Amino acid sequence: MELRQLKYFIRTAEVLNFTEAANDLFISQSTLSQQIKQLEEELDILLFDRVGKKIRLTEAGSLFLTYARQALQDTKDGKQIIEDLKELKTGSLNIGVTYGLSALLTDTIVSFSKRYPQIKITVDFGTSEDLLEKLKIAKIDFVLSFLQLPADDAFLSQVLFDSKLALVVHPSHPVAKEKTIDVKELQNICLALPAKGFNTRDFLEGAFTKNNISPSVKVELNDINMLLQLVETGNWCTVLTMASVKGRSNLKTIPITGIDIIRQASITWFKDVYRKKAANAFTEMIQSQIY
Amino acid sequence: MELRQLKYFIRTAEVLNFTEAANDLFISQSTLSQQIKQLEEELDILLFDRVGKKIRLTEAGSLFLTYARQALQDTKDGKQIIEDLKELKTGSLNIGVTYGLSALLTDTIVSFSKRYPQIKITVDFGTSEDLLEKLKIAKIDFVLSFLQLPADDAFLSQVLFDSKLALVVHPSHPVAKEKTIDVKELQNICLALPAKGFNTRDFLEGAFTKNNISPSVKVELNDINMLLQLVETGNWCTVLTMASVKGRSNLKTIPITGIDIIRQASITWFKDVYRKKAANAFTEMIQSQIY
DNA sequence: TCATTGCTATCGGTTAAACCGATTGATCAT
DNA sequence: ATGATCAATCGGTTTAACCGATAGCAATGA
Repeated sequence: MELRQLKYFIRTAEVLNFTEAANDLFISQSTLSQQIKQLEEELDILLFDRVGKKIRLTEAGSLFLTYARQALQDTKDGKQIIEDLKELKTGSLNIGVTYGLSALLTDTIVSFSKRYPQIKITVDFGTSEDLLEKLKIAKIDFVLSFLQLPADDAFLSQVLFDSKLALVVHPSHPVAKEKTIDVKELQNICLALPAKGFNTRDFLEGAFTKNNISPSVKVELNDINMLLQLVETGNWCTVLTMASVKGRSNLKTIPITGIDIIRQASITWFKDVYRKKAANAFTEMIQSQIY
Repeated sequence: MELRQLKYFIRTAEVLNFTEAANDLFISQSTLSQQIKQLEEELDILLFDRVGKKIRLTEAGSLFLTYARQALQDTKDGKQIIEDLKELKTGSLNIGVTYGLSALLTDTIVSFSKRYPQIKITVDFGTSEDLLEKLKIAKIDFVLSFLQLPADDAFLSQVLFDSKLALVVHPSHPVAKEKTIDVKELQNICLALPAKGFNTRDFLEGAFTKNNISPSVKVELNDINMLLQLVETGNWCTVLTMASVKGRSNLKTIPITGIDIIRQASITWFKDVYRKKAANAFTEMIQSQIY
C-alpha cells in the first residue's frame, strides 16, 4: 500500500469512473485499473463493485475511504507544518545566554516575539560551559556570550559587538563623580563581583594578575541582577561590561583605564547542524538592534 | 512522498542510526540513505542533523514525525476495519423483505444479532418492485420475497422453501372446524386480503380467475400485521402462505384444495456485486432455521 | 600519532514495478 | 442492430527502488 494508490483510490471513489479519474490523475486508465486491483488484492477485498459499465463503492470501500482520506490529510498536515516552520509561523527557539548578556537580550526578545508571535522562545541562563554542553546536545540553538573559542573546535563563533569593561557605581557613591578610573585604583574600592567561573570574572582576574593588583572583593555572587541590586544600595561597586548594565539608568558606568578591557560579545553555533530559520532571524534581529 | 518512505523515516527516527534502521527494514543502508534524502528534498528541509557519526532529528523532523506516524496508523486502522468486516465484527446489513415473509425473519434476526452483535441490521419492508429497485442501487443487500424472476435478469434468485397458501381464521369462526376447504367455497366467506399490488394478492387473483371465482373481499390493506389483527377479531378470514402466519398460535390455518397454491419463498441478489460476508452469513442462518 | 572501527553519502549497475498503448469484451443508448 | 463508452488485460517501455562497493569522515583505542 502506497500513498499513490490511496490518492488513486480516493479520486476514483469520488468520480466513480475509472477513465475520468485516470484523466484527473494524469495516468492512463489501464494503470489506474491495475493499481486499484493491487490495492484490492493487498486488502483481500473488493473496494468497488463493477456492475455493468458503472462502478460503485462496496461497503469495504466505503469504510476504507475514510481512513485513506485521513492518511492523506495527515501527510498534507505534515507538509504544512514544515511550511509554517519555514515561514516562522510555528516552532520554537531555545537561546542560551550568559548572565552578562541578559540585559541585551530583553529588547530583541520583545520585538522578535512581536514579529513572530507563534514561536515559542525559551531562554536558558548559565555559564559558558553549561551552555556549550547544551548546545552540543541540541538543547539550545545558539549561545550568546563573551566567550572566544578556538577556531578548530566543533563550534562556530561570530562577534556581535565590542563592549568595554567599566566600573559600575551608584550615583551616591564617592567615585561616581570621576570621569575615568585607573585599574590600580580598584584596590581601594569595595567590590562585589560575579563569582569565579563566570566568564567576566575570569577575564578580570587575568587582568588583575597581569597588573599585579589584588582588589578587595567583599561579595561574590552568581546572579547579575542581584549583583546590580547590591550596587544600587551604594555600598558596593562592581565591574561589568557596559552591555551588562544596559537599561539600568539609575547606575553609572565609569571607564577603566590602564588595561585592555575590551570584551567581544559573540554568538556561538554548533557546527554542521541545521540552523533553524527562527534562529537566523533572531540573530539578525539582535545585530540590527546593536547597530 | 510514499508510505514506504514514511516507514523508513519513522524507524530511522526511532533508532537514530541509518545502518541499524536499514537492517530493521530489510533494506540496504544506501537505499535508506537515498530514500531519506528524497523525502528531505521533497519537503525542502533537513529531517536529520548529521553531526559526526551520529544523527539526530531536527526540529522539522521532530514535528513531521508525528504526522508520519499518524498517517501510517490511519492505514493500519483502515486495514483493521476491513479485517473486522471480514470477521463480521463490524459493518451493516440491509435486508429487504416483503410483508408476507416478515414473520419468518424475526427469529433469524434475533439469533443473528446475538451471534454478531456489532453488525447493524436494517430491515426494509416493501413491495417486490420497491425492493428490487433498492437492490439495484445497493440500498439493500438482498430481498426476501415470494417473487420468481426470469433467469436472464440482472437478479439472481434462490429458493428457500415452499409454502402453501391457506385460509387463515380465528378459532371462533364457523369454518374453523373444517380440515380443508375447497377454493370454490371461498366465495361464501368474508375475506380481508392484502391490497392489490401485493405479491400474494396478485397470485391469488390469478388463481381466482382461473377457477372462475369471485370471492367477496370486504377489506383490503397493505399491512400484514393489521390484516392478521382483523382476522383475530373473528369477523374476517384471509388467505396467506403458512409462512406468513408463523408465530401466531391463536390463529388457525386451513389448507385450500382445488388449486395449485404452492408459493416459493426465495432470496434475491443483485448479480455481479460483491456479496457481503454478513449477508452470506445471514442467509445461511435463515436456511438452517428453515430445515 | 596512527591505525581501526563505525557511520553516512555517493556511484554505477540491476531489478522490480509503475506505466503506457492497444485490444478485448461487455454494457448502454440510439 | 450499431456505435459509443467503459473496465480489464496483454506486451513492451521506462522509471525508480534497490543493491554492493567504495569514498569520506568522525570517534576510539593503542
